[in-house]
Amino acid sequence: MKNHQVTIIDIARRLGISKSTVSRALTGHSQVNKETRNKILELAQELDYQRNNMALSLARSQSFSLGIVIPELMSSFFPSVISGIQQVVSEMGYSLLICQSNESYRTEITNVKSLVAGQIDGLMVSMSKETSEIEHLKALQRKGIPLVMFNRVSDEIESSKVIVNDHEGAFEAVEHLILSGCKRIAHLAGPQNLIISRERLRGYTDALLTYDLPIDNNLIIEYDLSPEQAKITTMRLLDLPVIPDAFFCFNDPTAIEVMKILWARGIAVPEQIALVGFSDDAASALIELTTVAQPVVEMGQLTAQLLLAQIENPLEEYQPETRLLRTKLIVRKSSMRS
Amino acid sequence: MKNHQVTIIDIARRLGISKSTVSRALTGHSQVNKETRNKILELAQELDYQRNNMALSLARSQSFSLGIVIPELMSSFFPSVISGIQQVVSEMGYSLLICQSNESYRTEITNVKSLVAGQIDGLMVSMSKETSEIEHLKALQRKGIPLVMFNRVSDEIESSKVIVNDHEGAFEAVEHLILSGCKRIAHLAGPQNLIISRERLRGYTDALLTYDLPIDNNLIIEYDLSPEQAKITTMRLLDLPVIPDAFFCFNDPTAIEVMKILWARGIAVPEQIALVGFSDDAASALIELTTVAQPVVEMGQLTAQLLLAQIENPLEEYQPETRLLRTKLIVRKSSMRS
DNA sequence: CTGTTAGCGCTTTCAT
DNA sequence: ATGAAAGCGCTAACAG
Repeated sequence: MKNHQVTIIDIARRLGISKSTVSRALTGHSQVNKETRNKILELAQELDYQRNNMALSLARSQSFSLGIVIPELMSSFFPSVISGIQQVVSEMGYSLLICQSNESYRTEITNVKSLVAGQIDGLMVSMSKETSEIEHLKALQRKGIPLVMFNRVSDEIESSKVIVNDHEGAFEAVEHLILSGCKRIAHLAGPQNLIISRERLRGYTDALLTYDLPIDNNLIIEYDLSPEQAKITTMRLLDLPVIPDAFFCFNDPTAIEVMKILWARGIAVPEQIALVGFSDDAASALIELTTVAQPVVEMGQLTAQLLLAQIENPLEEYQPETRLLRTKLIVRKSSMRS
Repeated sequence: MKNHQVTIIDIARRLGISKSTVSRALTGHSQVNKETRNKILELAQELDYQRNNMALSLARSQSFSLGIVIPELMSSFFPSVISGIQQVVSEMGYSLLICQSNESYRTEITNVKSLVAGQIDGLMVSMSKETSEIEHLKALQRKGIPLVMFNRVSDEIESSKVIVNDHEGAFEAVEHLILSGCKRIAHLAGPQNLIISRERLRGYTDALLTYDLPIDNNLIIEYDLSPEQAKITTMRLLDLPVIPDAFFCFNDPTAIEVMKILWARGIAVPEQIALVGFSDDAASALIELTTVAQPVVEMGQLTAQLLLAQIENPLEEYQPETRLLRTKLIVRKSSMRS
């Protein structure tokens, strides 16, 4: 008559059988007599039995929870990726521990540590803008914890990765600007420790090269993704002897900062300066910003799938694989020079 | 020589003492000989001992994880609240399981169930727009799981709650419009099953009454928070014989939808129609939307604190308390009529 | 097909 | 101050 949760022992006693049988019936082990199985299932239902996951975890030394470390939750990019992840993860009976690094390397390390302490079965990460050392991720792998990187990945580690074709996306964006008649296209480049930043830069330069446009290093500025730096950098570009006629920005939040400054200065977009961002954040449609859309939900799903595959498949030597998704240019007013 | 995690047994054996003592030393039970304690702590350090939380959980029947159910992650409101929650929660050694109801009552119920199955020690919830029955939350409490509601709360349940003074916030917003010269102020009201919607509506009507303005029911339309309905509702208001000269919207996403339509129709904001939202979403500053800001991070912190207080204090009869935070009107261009 | 027996790693009385 | 022992609830060989 305890008020306690009902356990398999309770239902075993009531039925005069052993708890092993109950366990087997409840977990669907085929080798159980149909009748007893039914009796067990019925009683379980009747008693509103709920299996105790902590016990399960301990017994199997599996926590059934996964971790994810992302830079931030403020733009719509990561929330969308997370939606995709949640879908597949919860379907498989896992839960998700979400940590924000707030773009800080230190915090990222702390996050990973606390997730490991929390006994996660696997981790998904998109690196902070400051991250270049990835010892903390290697340590993770040494402990045998499966890892999948996505979006912002490192090439100094062997793990599955899910990324988009940043080079192609950037190329198409810049190509579009060129075909719209832009000749002096500036690029606000992301931190060059991130592959994603380098690839987008490479897409930019390749597009210029392809169309025989000069690569002017004054027009390429790497910055740290902070709104303050975005502002300073933009000012610098606007104060150039010959002003750029287009900005291709590392991401949408950056493009939005640029847009604000152009508005403030009364510079017409796209007539005087055309503008293109990257990622198609929720706010971008609002201000008619041309951007390179990424298949965010799909990216999340894929990331989760790769991680789960690795978790449920530790026996055979797991082969890390890299999935490359395609981007899609979304042309809006900010680059429509008719 | 196992490759296994090092356990308290390992370190007990090495030191020739019992695991109980080790456990006590490691958890900081005062009654342990200083010398042995130090030896234990040192060895633990040396061996890089990490306590197994699953075992801890099982032994104490506490999972040290908390759940949160929110309508969505897309606007910046909930991410900010979550940041506040994360701070205090992780500091206390708990982890956070985040679920989105996607504004669906069914999903909300599913979320709660799966969190309960996940053995959470407590739950924080902001209801979906569809929720009016809260049997699922009462069931939670019957199971003895502490609950704190925030933002969108219900008055049909006894629990701690963290809300802002929606009435005051709405009143000030509408008062501001009135003082700016608006006379026909429309209100796009939220679903009236939510207290938050009713309070904002009440703030609106009270402001009108205070300034001797008529309350015109044609200007008050309840809608379901979907972009489609926002559009339809706005159209209806714009097709009125006498057009409104201001819109006070239930929240910022709504105001943004309205703004888009006004832009499309070539209606000048704020000259022809002034616009005010609620919550100060990230996108609002961008489009110069006047809005009522909420102390989001603080709301998160408070919510987490109340929950933890209840969890760590189950002995004495816990008294639910409601915290009322203050809003702040942020005037931007969308309502600046000279 | 089913029961028995060991754990999983830690906490917690109860003795000593 | 420390040890012995009994769980927490479930899984998983190993016998029958």
